[in-house]
Amino acid sequence: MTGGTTEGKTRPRGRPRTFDRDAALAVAVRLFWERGYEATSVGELTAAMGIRPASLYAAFGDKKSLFREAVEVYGRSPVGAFVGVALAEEATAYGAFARILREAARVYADPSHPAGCLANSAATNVTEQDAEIAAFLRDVRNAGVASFEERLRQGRAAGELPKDTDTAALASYFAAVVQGLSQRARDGADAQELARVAEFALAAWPGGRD
Amino acid sequence: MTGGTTEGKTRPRGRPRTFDRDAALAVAVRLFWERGYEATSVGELTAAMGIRPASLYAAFGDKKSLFREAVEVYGRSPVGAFVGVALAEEATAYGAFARILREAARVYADPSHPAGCLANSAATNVTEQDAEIAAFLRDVRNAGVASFEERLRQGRAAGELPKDTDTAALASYFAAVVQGLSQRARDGADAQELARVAEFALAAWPGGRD
DNA sequence: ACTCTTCTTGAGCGCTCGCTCAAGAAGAGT
DNA sequence: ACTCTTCTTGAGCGAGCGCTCAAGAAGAGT
Repeated sequence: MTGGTTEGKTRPRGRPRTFDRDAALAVAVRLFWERGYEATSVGELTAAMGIRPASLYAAFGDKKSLFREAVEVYGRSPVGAFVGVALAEEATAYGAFARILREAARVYADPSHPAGCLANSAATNVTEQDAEIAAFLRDVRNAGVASFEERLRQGRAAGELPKDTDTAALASYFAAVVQGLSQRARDGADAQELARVAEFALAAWPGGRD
Repeated sequence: MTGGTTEGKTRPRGRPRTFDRDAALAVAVRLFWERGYEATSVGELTAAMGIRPASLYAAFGDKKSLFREAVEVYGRSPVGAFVGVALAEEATAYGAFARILREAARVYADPSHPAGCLANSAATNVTEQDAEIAAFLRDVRNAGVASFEERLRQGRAAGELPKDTDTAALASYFAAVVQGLSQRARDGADAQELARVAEFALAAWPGGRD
């Protein structure tokens, strides 16, 4: 509410901003998360932020830059970061993916924010002129698949998976399940249903539960 | 190429249409499949169909009606109907879902048409004024989940699944996997990768492969 | 031949889109 | 007090959106 969080040191010269940039960005995250990039207009954004278009453009550049910042903020938030945290914190590969699926089930269906994952659903339908936005999120998703595979290869090297496990395909499988959980959440599935889906998905773990 | 396919009996009165309605509809299916509902403009549609806007509106009503017709056509095409066909034709529940996943892997990554499933990806991002279109496709998807569950309950009754199997959750699981396959295909995964994903997904079948 | 019906053509409607600009306001620096 | 810088305000730009209308064209019915 008070004071911008970007007060690194001294206040920059010129007239100070009259709105909270981070709060406005959080509003943008919400709207983009809910409807997606193109379906959220600058008019809706400025109305929800309580500012005029020129202020938005002065603070964020243009709509694409605002979206990219929104994706970054989302990725640093708990709901956007839980995958990376689980991959880093869990001792075993199975433990990591079990946690990812179970947390995805809970987080994607959490009614306190839009359903599903912003990175999965915010730029599915775009016109040609915003193809770079779609490509940006696709790269984010495919980077997630790559991080899955990296963790699975580590687990295989540690003897947690059969030596002949196709880690690339298994990573793609878990990515598909996570994206499917996001889609099901957006279609109305609740946390309980998704939690049970997660348990079915984990039953596919090669060589039985580790 | 020649002759409208809608020639039920006598030609209707008035000046005959100069373009092939079904061919134009097939073009619309392609565009909506590729980019989605709102990201495909009437201008792009008419340009690709080779007709003027007034002809499109005379033949199809409005953009929403055209989209709904396109979804119907897609649903009757092999790539849109394979799920229902597999559910009806396969003798066992496991056989049905194995076929569904394997065909989804092949069909969603088939480079001869847009990747993934139109029903999964064509109305993810819509403005408020097209909320009914998003709801329409969501209903289509959830009806698919219901048909999955119906088939699983049949299988459970036939002793193909443990008596305590949570068929609703298992149906949601397979739906999530199918939707995940669609998403992965749109992100560039090829048929070989998706086929391996399908095999991992099938390993989750309760009580082992039937 | 004439009418009736429907489609095609070309122009263009009202609206919203992302975005910008000139003028004024509010702080810091001197 | 004055300047310098930056933000806010209000108006509005050009472009594209979905869609429509009047006029003419092309067939069937009589």
